[in-house]
Amino acid sequence: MEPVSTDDVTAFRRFNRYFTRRIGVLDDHYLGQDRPLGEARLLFEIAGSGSGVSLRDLRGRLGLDAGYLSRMVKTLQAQGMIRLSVHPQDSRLRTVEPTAAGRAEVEEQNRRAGALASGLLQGLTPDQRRELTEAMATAQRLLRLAGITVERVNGHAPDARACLDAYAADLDARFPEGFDKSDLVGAHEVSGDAGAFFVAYEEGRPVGCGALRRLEPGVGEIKHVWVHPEARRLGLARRLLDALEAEAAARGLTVVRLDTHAVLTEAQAMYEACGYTEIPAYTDHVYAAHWFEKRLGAPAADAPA
Amino acid sequence: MEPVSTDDVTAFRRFNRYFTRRIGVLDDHYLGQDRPLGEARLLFEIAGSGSGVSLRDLRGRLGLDAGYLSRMVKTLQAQGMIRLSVHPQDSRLRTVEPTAAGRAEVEEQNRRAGALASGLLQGLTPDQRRELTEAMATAQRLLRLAGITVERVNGHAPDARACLDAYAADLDARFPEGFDKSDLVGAHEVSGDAGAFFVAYEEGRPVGCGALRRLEPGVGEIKHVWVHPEARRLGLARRLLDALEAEAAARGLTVVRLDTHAVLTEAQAMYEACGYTEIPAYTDHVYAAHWFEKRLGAPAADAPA
DNA sequence: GTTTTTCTTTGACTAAAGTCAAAGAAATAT
DNA sequence: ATATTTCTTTGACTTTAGTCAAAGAAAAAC
Repeated sequence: MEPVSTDDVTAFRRFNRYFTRRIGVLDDHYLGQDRPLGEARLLFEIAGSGSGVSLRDLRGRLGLDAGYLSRMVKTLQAQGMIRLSVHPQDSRLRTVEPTAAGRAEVEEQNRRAGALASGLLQGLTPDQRRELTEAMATAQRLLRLAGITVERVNGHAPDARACLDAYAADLDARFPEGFDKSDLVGAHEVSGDAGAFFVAYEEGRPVGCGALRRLEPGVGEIKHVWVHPEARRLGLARRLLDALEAEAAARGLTVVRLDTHAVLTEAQAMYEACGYTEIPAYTDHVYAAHWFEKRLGAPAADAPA
Repeated sequence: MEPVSTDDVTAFRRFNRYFTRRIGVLDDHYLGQDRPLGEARLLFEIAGSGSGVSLRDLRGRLGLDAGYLSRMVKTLQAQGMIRLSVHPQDSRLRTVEPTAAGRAEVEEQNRRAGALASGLLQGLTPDQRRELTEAMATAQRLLRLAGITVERVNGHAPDARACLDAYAADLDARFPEGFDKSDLVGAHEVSGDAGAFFVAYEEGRPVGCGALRRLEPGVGEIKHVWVHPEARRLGLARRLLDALEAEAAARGLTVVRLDTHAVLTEAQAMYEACGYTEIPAYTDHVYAAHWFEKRLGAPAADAPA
């Protein structure tokens, strides 16, 4: 929506250039050592992904040509760094896992890279290190957030159902009384005129969702706002909420409501921070302990004057 | 001195990995386009350094083999991207400069990279963009600072004299009455028993200096603390001051003094922040308007309890 | 006024990185 | 049951990246 200022772009690019030149290159250089970079990266990826990855996965992750990968795998195997086996489910696939020697080499690489980083940080006082760590965490958080897209999908879509399953499992673990999957909205309730379903994607993987459903004329209900554990604390829930509210406004709804469970205190705080106010119960939903409402259309309080 | 915590190293490396994977790779990939990466980088470097660089400079900056560089230059020239000429002063050297076509190509690359960055930042609100820009600026500042080393050099060393020359030119421009180079300390005053001279290096280039000189028994004087304009606001002056104070303490001095000019208000603020207190004039130096002193040996006030 | 050093070019390489297509084996779709 | 698709391997390449040494020309050192 808002145009990006040239200053922001310039600052971003300047950091980009500086960082890759100063740090990125160094890391890559040390990663290699006695081994072609491609092989080193491959071994690192294999050792990094627990026990057993399929060649197909590796191909996707590293974006390699099938033939090229096959050959590199062969040389790593010949050197005793990895073990190859046929995939138990699908015998077209090969599964590859690191041997003890392979793991040891990656460990050694990590040790070296750590020493390098340590040497660099040595030049800073503990306070400055803390400042650097914080700045990097902030930058990483915002870069991740910038890369996440929120898309409207059909309620029947596999990604939508996968998110809802994860959401249900999450709640089942957090609610003292558990959570029953049958309480999820049906796919038809969030499709077409009845409602909408949004999925957040990070690098192709679904990492969050949210549903909107028509409650009564002019009033919508927001349900199942969920963020993958690994994508939390990025500000993604707000993005989902924004998307749902925009959708509601586009449908001519003037009010959105929602309910939450007593244990979800962070969620309650977020709703309040986003302009929701607590209202009396509008459902007798078993899990609901708090009910919120927000009037749409009015510009947000923090809009520029 | 202080050991680096594993947490800091881990956070650093995590950011490192994330950033190079997410951003660095992208940028490199787009930089290339229809041209080998090496050539693209070379053209970028040539176009970026105003009009006319010697091959020798390029070789140093990009760390390339002479033969390899020569060949790449030849192909770029054949494509009409650059122009080669003999260096006016030294006819062993070749000077290379971009043609209009070369400049246009680099412009186009920049436009593309800018569009990429812009597209990425689009996913953030203006507030978040500002936050990201600030975090990156902080990270870059600290990374630069971490890479700068402060080394003791002989007062006669070329780097020392180069810094003092730049310092004198700097003061000459800032003092209303100008500054005369003959007021610099002599090399012998900051060598051996008489004193010490420190130079700060960033990637091999001197970017700051500071001198210590014996004033009277037990008392030292700090002089000529200077930081290159492009290395300011990093906290480097404090690092230099620390080094000078440590050297003074190691020599058994208990007090260090210094004087400053009336116009150098930031310097005065820094000295105060570093534990210096204003004292009566101890010299009748023409440029001096404020005199400071610090007692050494006592732990700093901000030391952990 | 030599000798030595510096700088570039050229030839002759090597290793790494990557591409493309054919082919065989296994799973899926029809 | 047959056709189609998916996945890996292999052979046969090409391009990039990079190294090393020899040689010629000019500058700097002695």
